[in-house]
Amino acid sequence: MTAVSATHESPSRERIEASILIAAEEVFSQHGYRGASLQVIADRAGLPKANILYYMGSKQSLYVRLLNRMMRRWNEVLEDITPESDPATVLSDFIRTKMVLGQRYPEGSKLFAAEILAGAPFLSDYLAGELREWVASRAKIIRQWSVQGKMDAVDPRWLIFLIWSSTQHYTEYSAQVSGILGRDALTEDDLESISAFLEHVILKGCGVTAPVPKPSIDAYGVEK
Amino acid sequence: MTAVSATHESPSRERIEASILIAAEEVFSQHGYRGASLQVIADRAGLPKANILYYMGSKQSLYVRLLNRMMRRWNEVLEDITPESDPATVLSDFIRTKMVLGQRYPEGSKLFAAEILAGAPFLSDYLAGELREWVASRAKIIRQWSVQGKMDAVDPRWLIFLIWSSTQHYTEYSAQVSGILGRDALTEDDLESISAFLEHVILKGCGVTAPVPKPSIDAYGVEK
DNA sequence: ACCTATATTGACCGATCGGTCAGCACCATC
DNA sequence: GATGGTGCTGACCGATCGGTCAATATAGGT
Repeated sequence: MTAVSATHESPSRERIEASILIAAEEVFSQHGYRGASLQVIADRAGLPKANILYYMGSKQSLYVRLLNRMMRRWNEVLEDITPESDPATVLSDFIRTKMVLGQRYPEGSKLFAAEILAGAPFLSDYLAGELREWVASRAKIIRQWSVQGKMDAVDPRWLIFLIWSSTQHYTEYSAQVSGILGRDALTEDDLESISAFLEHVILKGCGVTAPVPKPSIDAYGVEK
Repeated sequence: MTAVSATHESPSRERIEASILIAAEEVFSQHGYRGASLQVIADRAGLPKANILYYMGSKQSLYVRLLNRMMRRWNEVLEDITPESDPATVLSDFIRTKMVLGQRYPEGSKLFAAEILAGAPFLSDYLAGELREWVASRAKIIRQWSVQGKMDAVDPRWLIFLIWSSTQHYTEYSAQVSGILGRDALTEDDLESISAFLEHVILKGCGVTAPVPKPSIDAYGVEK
């Protein structure tokens, strides 16, 4: 290490930690917390097992770190909306942003799904706190849109869940989707086709009428 | 055992096997194949661990048996449709049947989800064979509906995935849903509200116009 | 009462689990 | 070249993993 100070992080350390996080995300997302083993993670990262614990402390702290990183990524794209916003634009952005997020962080999305499947032992506070507040605030605005006649009087909570589930499906069930389509992975054209489909059905299904300026999609960067 | 024959199954044996399957479905669905342990399953079933292996042979054969049982349940409700069928009725039935299935077999649905998350190691043949054929045949009919002007020209595969994902969400992400709603479980009213919402959005979103006779929903029995 | 077949399970197996730790390698400083 | 601090890891720990097996319990047929 350089002589500067104790708190300084050498570039080598950051690189090693990053490779551990990548390997761990793959293994945890496939097999869940209990099903993942440090030995497999270590092998995939090309490091001895003791090295994983040296950098991450414990299996649990490694797992929690991955969860927090994924929630941070999620929060980065939560743009603000107001009752004055155009529902078509907001919902369309929401759908496409979610699709892109799933494609950009497939392992992180699956990690999240496995955590929920296990009963969310590490995320129950987050779900009942931060995330519930987020849903409540958006639901309030969507409800106002309905009152203003900008869209049908649908339950905003079910609408939010619909957008979540229908977009997440293509990353978390990728094994099912590609098995049925007979392809190893979704193409860029598939993603655009799916996004357009969801946009069409959900907006039309909710009676959203306002014109929406066509956004462009980019699998490697969130549009806007 | 009775004197009848070697293939005869005593009622006691059936009862024990059923209790093992119930316990195993709970554990496998929460923690996946690798994360589940026979000891935990045995404890939950109130039996010694060796007894589980006596009845089920191995961890893998127990797991495969659960998967097959779930796929059989799924196949039971796959009704036939034709190009002459009414899209509104068929889609509405499809949505509500899927919702009821998820509520009736929540552990089985989660088991399936965990298997897919793990990359479908035991189900890849089923996905690329039987299920792919099922999707292809339905897609063909839906496409004909579009040609006949009964609905919008949407990609049938994305429509099928939409119905799957949006209905499954409420069983597989029950921990997230109940965490956000601040409730332990969904009520009967919630389920009817969600079904009606999905019916409204998906049918309207696909431009399905024909009148649909209102079906009744019953969480403990599939309607029809 | 005896025999046979099945039901049941405690004890045990080698392998693997998450985690600890002593000790070696390395390197800047004096 | 001796020193001290960090990076690193092979070897090991008790616990638990899936699975085997011998021993015992049970029940029906004769």
